[in-house]
Amino acid sequence: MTADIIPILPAARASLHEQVAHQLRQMLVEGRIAPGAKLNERELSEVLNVSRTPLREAIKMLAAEGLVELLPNRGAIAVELTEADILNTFEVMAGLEAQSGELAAQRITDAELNEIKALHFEMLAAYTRRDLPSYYRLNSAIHGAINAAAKNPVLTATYKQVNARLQALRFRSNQDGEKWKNAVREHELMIDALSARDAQAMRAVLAGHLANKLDVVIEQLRTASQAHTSTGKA
Amino acid sequence: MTADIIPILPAARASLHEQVAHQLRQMLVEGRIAPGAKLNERELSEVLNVSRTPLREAIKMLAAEGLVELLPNRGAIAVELTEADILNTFEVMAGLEAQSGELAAQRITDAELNEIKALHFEMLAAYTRRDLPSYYRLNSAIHGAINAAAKNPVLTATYKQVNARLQALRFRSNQDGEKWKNAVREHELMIDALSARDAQAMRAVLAGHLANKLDVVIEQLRTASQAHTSTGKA
DNA sequence: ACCGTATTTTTTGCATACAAAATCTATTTG
DNA sequence: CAAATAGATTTTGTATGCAAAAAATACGGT
Repeated sequence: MTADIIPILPAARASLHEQVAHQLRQMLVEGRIAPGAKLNERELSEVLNVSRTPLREAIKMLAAEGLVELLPNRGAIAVELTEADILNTFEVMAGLEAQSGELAAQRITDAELNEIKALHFEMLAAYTRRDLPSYYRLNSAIHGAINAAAKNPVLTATYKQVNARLQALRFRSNQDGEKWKNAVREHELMIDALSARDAQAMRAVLAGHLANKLDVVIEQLRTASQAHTSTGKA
Repeated sequence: MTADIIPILPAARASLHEQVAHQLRQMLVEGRIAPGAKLNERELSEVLNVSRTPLREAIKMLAAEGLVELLPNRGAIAVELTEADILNTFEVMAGLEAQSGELAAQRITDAELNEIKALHFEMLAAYTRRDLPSYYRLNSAIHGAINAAAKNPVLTATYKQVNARLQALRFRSNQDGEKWKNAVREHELMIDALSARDAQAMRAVLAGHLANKLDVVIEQLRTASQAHTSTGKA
């Protein structure tokens, strides 16, 4: 009985560089390290209570993931996306989401579809209450579930990696009422397309969905930069 | 005149970990490090004439790129793709290529199109001579040019990263005569679609192209494993 | 007072040193 | 002789130390 042999935790807790990478990712995504900010090794190693060695290994990983940029002999900085970068990244995301949806429509099980429907209703509840945090969480869960239903781990991994770069600029703040309503409507179309196992419809809906998401982000970005210039803060 | 100020080379030659990462990538892609093989740090650091520190940093980057797998407390091994992995990876590649082609059809300039046509003729020459190395090189150049014409650096980077994992199993050996002929025919369809700026046609052609490429690889893989079992080598 | 240059300080990059984990080997025991 | 175990050896993981490059500061000249 292997169960008896395995003591309590074969857990093999993650090595330091893994932990550090995880923490840094969190800090970058949450904006605790601002875009463009320098990652000072001494400083970070003190904050995270590790030596510079595993810290540097973690930074190299984040660089390969596209979350930080390596400047030769000058360390690393948190990536700062230009508007063009954002546009290009969303374009790729749209392609990945569209494919994900297309495959999900072909491969989703009834149980998976059912769970997505349940999540959808929960999301409607959050929308009705204008509970933005819950809405975001459920929205993310739904997209994750669609991805899982596509049953392609490589696609999921690629999706996650590209998406991570956008997380940083996901202002948790207000999205426009009309756009929000529209997003909810698109989610309903998604459920329909999935239920009908209509791969082409799924592709179309998701591609459009991402395009609208881009609109929201670009709009926010422009008003944000407007605010900066008008207050003379930047 | 900045040209006078810049001495000779602002070259800033790559740091050691970058160089090492490059060399390791090469070794992995060329099969000099076999899939599944362990990356012994002492050994590699001696071969590459660097200490373990930059070597380990390079390995962490390759892990983030998906070229090696990190085993906690047991180092790293070259990724070994199962047949399912290959299938999933090709599926993603097909999506990326299809999108790349779709965008290229919308954005390609006459000059870029012309260069691709030229490369295509060179490729036809290589095909006619059954010069496989040249064929591969030109084929790769054409796909790279299409990618460039799509004018989305994020897409290009994502494409490259996913493609890198497949390079290792690109047996330089013979592809079946009929399949090869078919691939050439598909390339002609690509040129037509690009010339007509027909984005949907490009998407369809490239998706199909990749599907056939997958066929070739899977076939080779199966005959290869057949050879192994028959000779009792594995 | 301002610009350019020299000097100090900081920071990055790499190598080495040490600790812990895993692997290998040899020995012992059933 | 096989299996298990204890010890030795190798290998990975982390910390520290040192050199080179970059940044900051101070100085001098115009």
